Amino acid sequence: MNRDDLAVLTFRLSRRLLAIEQPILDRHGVPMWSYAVLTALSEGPTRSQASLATAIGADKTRLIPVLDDLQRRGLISREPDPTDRRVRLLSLTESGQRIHGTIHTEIRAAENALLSDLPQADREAFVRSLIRLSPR
Amino acid sequence: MNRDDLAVLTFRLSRRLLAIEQPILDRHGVPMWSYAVLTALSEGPTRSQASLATAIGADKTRLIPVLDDLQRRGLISREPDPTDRRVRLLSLTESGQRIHGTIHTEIRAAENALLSDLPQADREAFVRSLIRLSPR
DNA sequence: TATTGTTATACTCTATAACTATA
DNA sequence: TATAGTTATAGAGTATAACAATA
Repeated sequence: MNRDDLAVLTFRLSRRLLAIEQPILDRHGVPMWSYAVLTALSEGPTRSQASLATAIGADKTRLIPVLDDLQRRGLISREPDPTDRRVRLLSLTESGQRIHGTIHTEIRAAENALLSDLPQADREAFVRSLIRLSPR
Repeated sequence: MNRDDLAVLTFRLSRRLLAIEQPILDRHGVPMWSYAVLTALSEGPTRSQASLATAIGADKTRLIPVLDDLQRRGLISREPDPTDRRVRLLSLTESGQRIHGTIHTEIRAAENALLSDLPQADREAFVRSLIRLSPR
């Protein structure tokens, strides 16, 4: 079969998904990296900003303004660890949990709409394979 | 099932594929955008640089240095259209065809190695779905 | 006047290195 | 002295706007 390279196809889909999500994020005033942080913290609190940075594949320096903004808006809690005051303990506030849940639900709905183009068997195989091919 | 967003998974795979291809491209001294141009032209000559740019999802201005380099290395032909001298006719030289073929073969081999992690049925469904979900 | 290609410039994103505070 | 976080700066990549040639 004469198809494009996998990298091209994947890159194209990646851009398409981003374009689908952007309006949702815009509507909630949450930039993509902020959403990535909310998602990471929704799985549990994090000790140290550096570990959060590597967890979401970002640089620790470019996380700072993101965390500043989330904190200013009351979406995360960010306090020095009493046992080692160099470290910041990060977690979602109630408000942060709520906004993450809302956005996440909307994004999933949009993604499912996209996937509904596929026959069910392919859809399942696609998601399963994607998970397998994209380890952290 | 509790999985990451599709956008995250796709982005992760995209980066992984890029990391796999980079050493191959480096070995041949061909940057990614140059390879994109070679690939586009391997499907046939192009009339006008602007149409080539949109075809590969690039900006026409950032194509210029790419084309300059490919031309200097004798991999593409780039001549004014005699019927409209504003337009440049672009095509691969023999040398350009050869290097594209070599790189393309190596990249496909690397991609197939990656896909071989998957059971055959999933592999086929994955590629089929990816093509369907990433229209130009 | 409109269009193709080119150049120059500005802007965004990201990474590097230096600095502060805690240990 | 070493580490977490922060700030300042520089670099790459990209897009915007002005320009030259041709129609």
